Amino acid sequence: MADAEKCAALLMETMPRMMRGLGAAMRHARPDDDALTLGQLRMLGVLCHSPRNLGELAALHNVTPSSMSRTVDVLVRKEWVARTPDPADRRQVILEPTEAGRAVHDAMQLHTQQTFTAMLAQMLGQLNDAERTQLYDGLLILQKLLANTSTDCVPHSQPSVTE
Amino acid sequence: MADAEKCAALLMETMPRMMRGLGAAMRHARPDDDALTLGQLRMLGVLCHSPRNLGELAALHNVTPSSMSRTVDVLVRKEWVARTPDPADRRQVILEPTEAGRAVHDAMQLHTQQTFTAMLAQMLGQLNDAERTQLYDGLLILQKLLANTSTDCVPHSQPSVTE
DNA sequence: TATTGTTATACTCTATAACTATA
DNA sequence: TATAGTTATAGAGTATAACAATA
Repeated sequence: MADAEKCAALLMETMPRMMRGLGAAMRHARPDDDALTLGQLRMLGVLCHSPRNLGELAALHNVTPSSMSRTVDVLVRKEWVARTPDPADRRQVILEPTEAGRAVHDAMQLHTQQTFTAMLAQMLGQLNDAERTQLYDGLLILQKLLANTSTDCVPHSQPSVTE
Repeated sequence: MADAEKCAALLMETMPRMMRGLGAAMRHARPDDDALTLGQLRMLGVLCHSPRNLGELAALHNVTPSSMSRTVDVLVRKEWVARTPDPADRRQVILEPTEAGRAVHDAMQLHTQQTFTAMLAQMLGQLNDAERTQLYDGLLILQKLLANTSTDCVPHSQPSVTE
């Protein structure tokens, strides 16, 4: 029987492996010029959706401001995100994508979706109809769960790409 | 009705969201004394179940042998895992938990399981038995899929993770 | 004094490439 | 030559603690 404990263990095993596979597929199919980690792409996506200050971004990602400052550093160094002091409260820093940042985000997002879709199609093609339906039905439950739970910290309109 | 396209779309929606929740939970579930990370605990658990050589362990975790060698280093340095050459093929190294390793694993397993399942229980507790079984069965398919395709979708020479 | 963010330091986990030892 | 594994090097991402600037 599938008790909560077994279910949790299976979630912990399958999800990280699936994401590692996706990360690998994306990484090796993209041009080096636009080298972006999945995490960086996600941060860029959040900021493209709406500019934020650092504290908000850290809270969204559920990490310390210190960690987020470091992560943002990379994007700023690549000139994809601009740090500007908030005129209303100069302790705060407004984080906003540059034009180049938006262009990279849009291009990479399309590329990533195509890569993911291709990989998933290859994998799912190995399943027969019954297996695919079984997987689908299980994912429907997961989808329902996620809808009721606040594990997601990215607006739903943002295509999700993550760590 | 669950064709591959629908299934892929559902995977792409649910997995990254799930991973964000799991990632945050795992980061904050780290014990205070920092004696053992969850990743290390998982490796120790795999080896307690059955000794492996490094290549098997790396393939199981879907990372490069190089990365796994580094990860195992930490456990060996703490004397929780022993590296011994395989008598049958001395290029290979058999990884096996020490007595201390087994003791630490058992003790930590309880603590971590309690902490982590408490977090997942909040989610999974919203499901009834039928739904939980449905999710579990779907994840079984995913697990099987990952076992069959890990070397196909990610070339062994080039797995990568960016988390 | 409290808040916001950065920097210093250190750790885990990852990758690629070069290397050693064995088959 | 080919395979199994390690080491060298690098980078992302994380944390705590000390710090500066602003409110």
